Amino acid sequence: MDTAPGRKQLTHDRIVETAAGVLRESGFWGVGVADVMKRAGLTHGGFYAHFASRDALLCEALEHAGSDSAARLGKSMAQRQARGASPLRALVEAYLSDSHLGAPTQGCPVAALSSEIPRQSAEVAQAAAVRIRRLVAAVQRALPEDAIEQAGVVASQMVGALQLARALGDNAEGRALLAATRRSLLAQFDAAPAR
Amino acid sequence: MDTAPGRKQLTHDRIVETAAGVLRESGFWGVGVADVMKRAGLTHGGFYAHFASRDALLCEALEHAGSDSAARLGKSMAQRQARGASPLRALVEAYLSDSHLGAPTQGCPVAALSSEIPRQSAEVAQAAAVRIRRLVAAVQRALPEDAIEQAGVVASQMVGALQLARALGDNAEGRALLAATRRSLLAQFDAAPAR
DNA sequence: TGTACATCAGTGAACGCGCGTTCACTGATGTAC
DNA sequence: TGTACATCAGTGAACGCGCGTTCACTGATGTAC
Repeated sequence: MDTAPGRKQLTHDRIVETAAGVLRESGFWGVGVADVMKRAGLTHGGFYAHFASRDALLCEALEHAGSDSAARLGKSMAQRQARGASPLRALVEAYLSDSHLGAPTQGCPVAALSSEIPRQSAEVAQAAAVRIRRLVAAVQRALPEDAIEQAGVVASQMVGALQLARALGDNAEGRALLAATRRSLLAQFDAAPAR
Repeated sequence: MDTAPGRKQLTHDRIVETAAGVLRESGFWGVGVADVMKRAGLTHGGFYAHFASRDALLCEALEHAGSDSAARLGKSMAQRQARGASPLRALVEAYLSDSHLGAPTQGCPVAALSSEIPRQSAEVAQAAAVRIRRLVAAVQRALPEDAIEQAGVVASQMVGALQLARALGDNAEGRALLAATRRSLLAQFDAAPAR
């Protein structure tokens, strides 16, 4: 037990990773069994040897997308903190960055998907709710102690701004909304508004 | 010219109204030509006598949903202002109300759809961008004069909160997020925090 | 070390179904005389 | 006022297509002796 992953597990992981990208790029309805298998270099027939159903794939893809995005965000935050930014500033500047705006495929699945969540099966909606709670927890860790009860509000502000910016297009209009949101959050919650 | 609507126009309006409800309930992918026609009491064959394509219907449905929602919001705000609420308080309490949380079909299409917008055709995405700008304009009208440049930020805060609350479910968790967001927005922008 | 065989990951054809769109048509409405 | 005809909103069958899912199979891997 607990040994190196076998060939099947490696294939499984590759399918999930592929699906996690397609999911954020194209939404829940954009994830097709045949399409994902093809992108993973397989034929669609083998799918049900790996997953009980398409919904089961969506759940695993959500988890993978969430931890992938959290890892990238953490890296980006660490770099900013190393340059002297507060945890909150690091979070706000990383999450509401122009590069996150332009790269939904590698970004936060909550921002990429949230308006579709209530329309998914209970199974998938629950997996998505877990990702939302994780995002709120990450915000909580970055907020000053006297503001941690505002984590849900700050998370929804960031998600809403990124979504509307994407809906308006990856252009000046969208980027201006992100910039204004960064300023607003830092003015509200950043202890030391440097620069 | 400019006379009472004929029979065809009435049918057209009925299809659009039906689609506007289905759109907010089930998302862009949930709007099926045959399904909408059936709900409107027609057969699907007649569809293309009314619309050039499914996308054309989506555009008209977005417009209708937007003005329908704006009218309801305006009514709800007027009632609250009549009871002494400031314009901003009226907006925040109406938009982030539990009844808006539970009734997406009659609510704001931006909140119901925003994460799906970047995946729509250019035609549909543009119609959606118009609805977003209208929402921002409505927020602008409700904000104190010294804060109108924050309208986009406030709009995305409201949209994000409503969406995450819906994604978490129409339960205590979701309602708590709405309540916290109302408090935060009023604390930030309401000149006279009454009650 | 070499052969025989069981395991099992992945293949590809097939299923029933619903989609957006087209089109020849019906039957009611309304105008012409 | 009454008949003949043109207009046109809506019908319903049909199209090609892609979906999620199933299943009999192939062929490579790895164990038994």
